[in-house]
Amino acid sequence: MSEIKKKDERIRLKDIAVLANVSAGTVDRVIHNRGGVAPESKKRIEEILSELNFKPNKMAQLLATKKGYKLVVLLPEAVRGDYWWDIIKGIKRAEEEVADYHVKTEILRFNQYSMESFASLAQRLLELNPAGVLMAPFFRREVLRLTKELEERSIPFVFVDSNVESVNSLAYYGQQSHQSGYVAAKIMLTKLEQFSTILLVHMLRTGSSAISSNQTTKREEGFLAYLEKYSLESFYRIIRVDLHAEDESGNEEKLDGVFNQNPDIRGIIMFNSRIYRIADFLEKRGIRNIRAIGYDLLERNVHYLKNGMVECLIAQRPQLQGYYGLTALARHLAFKQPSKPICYMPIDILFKENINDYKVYPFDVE
Amino acid sequence: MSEIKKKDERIRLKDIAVLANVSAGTVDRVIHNRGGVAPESKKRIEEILSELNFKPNKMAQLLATKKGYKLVVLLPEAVRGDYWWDIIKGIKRAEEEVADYHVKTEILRFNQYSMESFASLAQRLLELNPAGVLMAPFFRREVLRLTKELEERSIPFVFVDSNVESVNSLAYYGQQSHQSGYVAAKIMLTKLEQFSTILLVHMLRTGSSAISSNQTTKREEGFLAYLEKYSLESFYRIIRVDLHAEDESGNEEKLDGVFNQNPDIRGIIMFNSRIYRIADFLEKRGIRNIRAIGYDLLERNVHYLKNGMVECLIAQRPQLQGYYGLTALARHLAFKQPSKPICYMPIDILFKENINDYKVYPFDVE
DNA sequence: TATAATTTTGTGCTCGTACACAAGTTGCAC
DNA sequence: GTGCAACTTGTGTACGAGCACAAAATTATA
Repeated sequence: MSEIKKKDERIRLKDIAVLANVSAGTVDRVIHNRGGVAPESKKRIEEILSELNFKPNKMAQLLATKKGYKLVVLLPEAVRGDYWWDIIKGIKRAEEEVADYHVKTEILRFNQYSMESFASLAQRLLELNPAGVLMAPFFRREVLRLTKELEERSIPFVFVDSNVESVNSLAYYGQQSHQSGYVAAKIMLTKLEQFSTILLVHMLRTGSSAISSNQTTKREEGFLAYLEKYSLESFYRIIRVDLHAEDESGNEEKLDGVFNQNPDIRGIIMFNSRIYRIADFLEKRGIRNIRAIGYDLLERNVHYLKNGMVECLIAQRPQLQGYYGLTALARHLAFKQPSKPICYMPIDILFKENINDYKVYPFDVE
Repeated sequence: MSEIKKKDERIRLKDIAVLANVSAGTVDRVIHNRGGVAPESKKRIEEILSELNFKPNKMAQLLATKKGYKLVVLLPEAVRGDYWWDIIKGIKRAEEEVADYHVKTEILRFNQYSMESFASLAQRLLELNPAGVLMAPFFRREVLRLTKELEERSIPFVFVDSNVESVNSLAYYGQQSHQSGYVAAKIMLTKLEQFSTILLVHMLRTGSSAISSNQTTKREEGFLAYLEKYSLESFYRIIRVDLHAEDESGNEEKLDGVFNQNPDIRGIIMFNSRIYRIADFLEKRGIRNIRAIGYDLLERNVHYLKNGMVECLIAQRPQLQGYYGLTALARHLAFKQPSKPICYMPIDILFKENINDYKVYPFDVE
């Protein structure tokens, strides 16, 4: 004679078992997708589970569970305040939360401009024989090689930042690059006097020009798509300039040249996170009648947003990518819980006026 | 023959017991200062305890302990899709998470236009003798009376939505109303042709005109502050109209009148969440050359944002207010963890172009 | 139809702590 | 020496879920 839960007590696994006319063991098997349950039992139990919105008692879970998982994260090297730094921030946060589930994390950082670096860390990763992998997929060929091996070993993996669709990842958490370019265009153009010139700034790396990032390309496409959509191409003149990441003085010269030849530039946009470089330049030259738009809340970008040199920054919550990427893995491993395969981040629009208390919860509080 | 902990395993109460040559029960008595232990045993145990720096396993503690906390939430009545609804969504989410800590929640909903309603529920709240309180402080006098009593009983309380600074609350999670009005103005004015008219729409309740909400007042102040800051007062004509929440046809008449007398209206803003009412009207009349800006992501507002009748919506993550408010209380009670006393929500700017994957994590995913 | 193979389900112990209750010890009065 | 109270200590079960293993039910095979 087992009693079902008393009034307003929390539902336990045992209660589910009683209601479904099975034992606790069976319910547990269903919850963890551990197999060996008759289809009809499974269905019945699942119905009750979802109907009662059963949430296992975390304390009991943690106390009872013994096995641990080692996850490995493969990301570009990060420096304080940049985009990857924020992703790692999210990962750290997730780490704290899943530490209770005996999940441990190791982060490998590669040089994002060196394929060799990526490849050798991929090798190292495999040697660590992780239970799951979180990675930013750079260098397509290497990524394919790595994921092939992971699939063979049945090691689940998650992508952040950008996606590789042809591969069977557990999940992808990332940006909507095209759409964010579209948003940037909207902001740029509602602001701009007609028949002026807009400068698109590209930033190349010597020796790796091939890898003009997927993200930035898509953002630019989105930007242009907006112009086309609203048939604005004839009202604005779009020009481009290619800068080189390593060549500061060369860049200045180039920009000087561009500005001399195009005195009617009123808007500047960069599709990567380096708009602060442009702001540096503008500030140096004392140019203040130009609206600059950029991406990502690097500290230096935020600085220029606050002081007005940059008009608008667009951000896509990198912290969440790391956070949700890691928790997705942990949930998959520890609880066999499914994840949404693709999850896009919101596109945040930041002006001087709303940057101040901008925080990405729960990463920037407490 | 009991074995003491294996290598690098965490020390358990039981290990202490073995080392002190007593049973677990006795150690437990010492730890909880529950008395009935021989002085020398006590001393010996305490020494071992501090020497090994014993920390009881939180999980096991929470699992074993029976005592729980009852929290009471005092909020205005909410209807699906409105602002308070989202706050409650966050509270529900937090509720699930803290249920493991034996924290229970009861929500009391008052009529936000009736002081009597607030007062009587405040009374009811006190009768429930909660361990902590989360509330939206309406009706200053009543709030002060309530919080005074709570302070006397040492019951911690948290404010959401708006703050009452003169009172010693555990924390406040809420909006930056003034600043969000400022942001609204920025968006309105960068968009607008000069020397046109901007219509500020107020929505009154019959019988409660006195309580024009604190939030909306501050938003309007922020809006006007922006104009002043950039000396734009002379470039735009600001007019106002007062509508009545209950009088739909009367409102239409009024609006018709306003539009007839002011054919140069190019911008409309409402400082509460009812901009959809204006959008209803504009759509009905087929007026499409006006930029409307409003607050909060009510379903109906989002609808009009997507179809272009509303240009921009400003949101302040009400879910987070509820979520963090409740977890702050729970953490304070169950773990004695401190909270930041004041925590402002980010001001989110939503256009048609970035509304689509806008989600407030972790409320809208999984 | 009996028996083996397989699928499905139930049982019981575990995790580390709390706490009620039982049991043991001591001292003192008679 | 017995009885009894006060003090001290030990024991057992509960908490809720995980998981290995036992047991039962079903299906396949001879």
